[in-house]
Amino acid sequence: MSSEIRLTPTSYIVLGLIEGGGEATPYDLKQAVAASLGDFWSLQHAQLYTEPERLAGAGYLKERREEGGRRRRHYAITAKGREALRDWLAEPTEELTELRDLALLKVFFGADAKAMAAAQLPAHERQLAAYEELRRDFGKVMPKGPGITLEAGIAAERIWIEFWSKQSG
Amino acid sequence: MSSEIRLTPTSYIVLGLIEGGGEATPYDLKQAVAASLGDFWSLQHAQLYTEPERLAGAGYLKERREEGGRRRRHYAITAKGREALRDWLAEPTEELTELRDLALLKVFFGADAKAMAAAQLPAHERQLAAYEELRRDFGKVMPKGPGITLEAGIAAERIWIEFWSKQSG
DNA sequence: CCTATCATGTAATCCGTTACATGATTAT
DNA sequence: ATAATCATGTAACGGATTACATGATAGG
Repeated sequence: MSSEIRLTPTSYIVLGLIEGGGEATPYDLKQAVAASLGDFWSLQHAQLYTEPERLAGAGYLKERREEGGRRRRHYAITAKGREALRDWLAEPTEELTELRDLALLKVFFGADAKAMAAAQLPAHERQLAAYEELRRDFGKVMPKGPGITLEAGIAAERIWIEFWSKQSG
Repeated sequence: MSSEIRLTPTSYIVLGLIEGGGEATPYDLKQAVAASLGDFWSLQHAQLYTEPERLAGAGYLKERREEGGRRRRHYAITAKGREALRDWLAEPTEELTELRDLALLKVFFGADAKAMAAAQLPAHERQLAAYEELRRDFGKVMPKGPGITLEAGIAAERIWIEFWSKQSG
């Protein structure tokens, strides 16, 4: 039983959200993702059904299924899950972000940088505005981790705006 | 025949490299990736065997197999491939980079930002140094697209260094 | 000559995406 | 009531990673 599985970033996202918020259904997770890390690390909703199942199968979560009505699945973290999450969090990583940016890739292969900038600039400006609004509205009450991440997102968006501005000039 | 396939970024990387460099073997592609876009968009070498095959099956490349010896596969781009690449390059994208950064994800869930900074800073500094060396050595002879991409990489690394420096203070 | 490394390739697995589908709830 | 939207789930497919494996070449 409890076939061993590899834990991916998706796994830790699920573990982290459940550890933080307590028992959750896939839909709860979907909401949580949308409300928190969704802009910088997106997930398909189907993953939030299959991943908890996988984790439960391997003993990192335990599943409770509603008796009547919708028979929704509720997942809670186990000791094993908590431990895995803790270990992962304690391990600093040297891994760097890769710049997997479609627009950049196109420019690399010769796409017109000015045209690309025209499409990218407004998109990045919208994203920056969204982040800044988040900070204005919730900055004070935001937990530390998400707050730091938000600052990173803002810094990154500023760079992209500066970069694409240069290309469009 | 020529079953229709979906073209992914990987597909366009292969098409782009072959269009730029002429006929190539998977190993040539591997070398080309390592020498050019490898730091900002990495690929498994196995993909450079399966992806050209996929593309050839759908008519975007044509395969020529050596008769004797190693029977290596050589791929050349077809008119269909050229057209697909051209169309893709001509289409600006609004899609934003996602910040899929493991270190940030860990911080989001509460990892110690200072410890993470200690691991990330040197890694980013190495990467920045590598980019700057590239620019110093090849900046003058680099094609436009890669040159622009390199500037983006440098700008991004600077931001990350600044960001993680703040966290370690 | 032997060994290490480079070069080349295949197979299996699995995660992630896409597509499909239906049950509840709210609004009109 | 009906339509629309929200909520919940499953199935199938495919691309990407991992692991395995062997052929050439160069260095000692």
